[in-house]
Amino acid sequence: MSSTNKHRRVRVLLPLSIGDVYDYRAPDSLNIEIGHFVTVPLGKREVVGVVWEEAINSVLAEERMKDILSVLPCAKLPPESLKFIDWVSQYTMQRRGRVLRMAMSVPDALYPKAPRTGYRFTGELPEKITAARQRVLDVVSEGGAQTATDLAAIAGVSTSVIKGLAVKGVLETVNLPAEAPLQPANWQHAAFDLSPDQDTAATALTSFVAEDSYHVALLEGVTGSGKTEVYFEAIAACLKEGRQALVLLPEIALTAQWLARFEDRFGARPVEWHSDLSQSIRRRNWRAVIDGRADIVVGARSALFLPFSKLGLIVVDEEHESSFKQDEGVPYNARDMAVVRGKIGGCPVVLASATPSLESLINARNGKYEYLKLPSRYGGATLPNVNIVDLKEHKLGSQRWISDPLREAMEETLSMGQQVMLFLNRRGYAPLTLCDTCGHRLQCPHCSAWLVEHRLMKRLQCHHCGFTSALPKCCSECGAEESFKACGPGIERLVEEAEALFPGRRIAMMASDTISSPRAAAEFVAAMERGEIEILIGTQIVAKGYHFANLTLVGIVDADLGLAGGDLRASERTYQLLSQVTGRAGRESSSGTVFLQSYLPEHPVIEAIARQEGEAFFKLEAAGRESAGMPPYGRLAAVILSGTNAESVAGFASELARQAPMGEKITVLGPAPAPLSMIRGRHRYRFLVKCTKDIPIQSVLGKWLQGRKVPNNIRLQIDIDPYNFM
DNA sequence: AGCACGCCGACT
DNA sequence: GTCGGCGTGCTC
Repeated sequence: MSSTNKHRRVRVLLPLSIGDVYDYRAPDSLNIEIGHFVTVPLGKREVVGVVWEEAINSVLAEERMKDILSVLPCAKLPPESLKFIDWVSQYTMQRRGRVLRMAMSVPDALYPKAPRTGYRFTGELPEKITAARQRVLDVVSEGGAQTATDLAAIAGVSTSVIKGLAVKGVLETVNLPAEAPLQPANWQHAAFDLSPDQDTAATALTSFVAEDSYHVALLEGVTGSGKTEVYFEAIAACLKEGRQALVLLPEIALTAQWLARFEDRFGARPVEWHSDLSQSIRRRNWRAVIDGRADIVVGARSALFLPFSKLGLIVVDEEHESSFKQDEGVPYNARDMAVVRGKIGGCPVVLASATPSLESLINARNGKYEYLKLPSRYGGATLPNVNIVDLKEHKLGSQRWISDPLREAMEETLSMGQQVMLFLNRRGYAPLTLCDTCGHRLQCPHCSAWLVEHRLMKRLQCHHCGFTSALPKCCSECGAEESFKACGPGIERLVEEAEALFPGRRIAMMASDTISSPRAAAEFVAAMERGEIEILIGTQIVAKGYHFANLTLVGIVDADLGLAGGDLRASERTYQLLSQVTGRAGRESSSGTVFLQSYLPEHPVIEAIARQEGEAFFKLEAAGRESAGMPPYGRLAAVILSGTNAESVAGFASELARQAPMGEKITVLGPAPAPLSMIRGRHRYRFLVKCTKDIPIQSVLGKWLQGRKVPNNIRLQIDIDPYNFM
């Protein structure tokens, strides 16, 4: 600090995609501290930011400096959060403001809560009862007071109906408590009985929690081995210590089944964090986290950026799931960043999976992570028998996708009153539609991808940009009418085939786009449990985490589907997915059977699934990655250029290529048009940068791209540790 | 990110 | 004449 009597200056980070921190004067009257949420003038606007650090050696001229306007009435962003944001920003090479934005996703939460008025039934009935009024009465007659917005949403009416009823004296206004109280979880509520294996693993985890220091443990256990119960004990230990616990789940795995199990153990619901929370719940939960009132948070990857002040444990369940990698906005991998967050917070991290990622397995085996393995199925159920159907031998009929052996097995299973699941990881009716007269293929106008026919919705759909259109009557190229022909199977088409083969059987279809909400998913699961579905046909959504006691046969319609394409993790992902699907068969007492249809029965992935022996596959995959210098043995980053003008993107790409870094330890592949060379009307070129583990890839990219002017009609995106190679 | 400034085309 | 399209540049 200089000796002259200057005002204190601090650096404020704004949740905007601008350069970096800005210096502001901190008036003495405001008692400003690092981490405070403050309002500052920015140009003609007033924006909210976070006091990031003291502005030592501030060089900005006094007359350009502005004063911080106010400190918001909210707890400070904890120092761990500041460190974490800095780290993520550096690692992902994204501006700090953009990373901060992820931690400030509920701007309203920073302001005092506006007093809420609730509406309550007075007992008096209105003179006229309309249908809308009746729905409101149904809701209010059994519930307590609620806000007009909530009430209107539940009753399916507009708020004017509520206000109208209030004027007529049917509803009265009351003051609602400022914040709906959270139910605290109770670590002693109802501990599960653990098997000796579970108990050993749980003891290891609870001791890490008690030590309150950074550790990473890989908790591996086949489907049904009881991983969840094991990490619940670690959460219980964390609660006992008075610290906060965070469980990250892939969005799709946060099911009613999971929540019910949680409630059984802890006697309360956890604080949830995911994309379809209402604004008010979001606000409440964010506030509960920063105030330290939220003890256990369960959420999707974005929950990692919540402002925990006393985090004592992070669990990443289904850690192998590639959906932990965010591709848009700030590209980050929540599983990897969870480990970083654990290190910064000095707390243990548990990575759980039935089929761990290669990265985690290698870290566990070389001792970097603690390796906890649950060997057997819980409750004595046996692993299913896996039969490979070699499709070169058992030829499929034309426009048929269910082979004879699979059909026979289905008949047998159904006749015994048991359930069947067919798995095909392809939504819609058919992946490709073409004109039978001229061969023209229906393509998305904005992407280099085929349009997928969704017969149920009577629409064509692009699975990359969401474009949809009606099915054209005639071919746009040759004009032929009624000439379109579907090529290949999607689950809708498989349903058609199953209906033809098994008339009268109750068949249901489940895909991410046919399940509108968690509630719809729960109803589906209940119908399955009640035996109202005999044949369940689904995409990967059915592979995850559901337990169906009477499901004894699983048919994998196209096991080779994920193996095509040059994706680094294609084999690994296919192994994990097929292994999960296989695990759906024969849970509890009866043993299950799997039929796996493949044209590549000798492929290592297919063999590993058939023998239920991952070890050989793991070794082969690891050796392949190592010799290619690929992750986790090397580092990888993608540089993606995109723009609406194809030539200018290509031109800039080749200009960049001329100055690409070179060296023994660095390889730059590209530029190549991305496999999906056009998405949403933008043409894309990709570079792939690979380097050895000992050099930080960020510095390689920095030297290459720093200070280089990107033409303003071109966007340059950096993706460190890419998972998506499209 | 958002907002102003600025320079071109088609409306009252 | 002006309204409004969105390229460009700046914010402590």
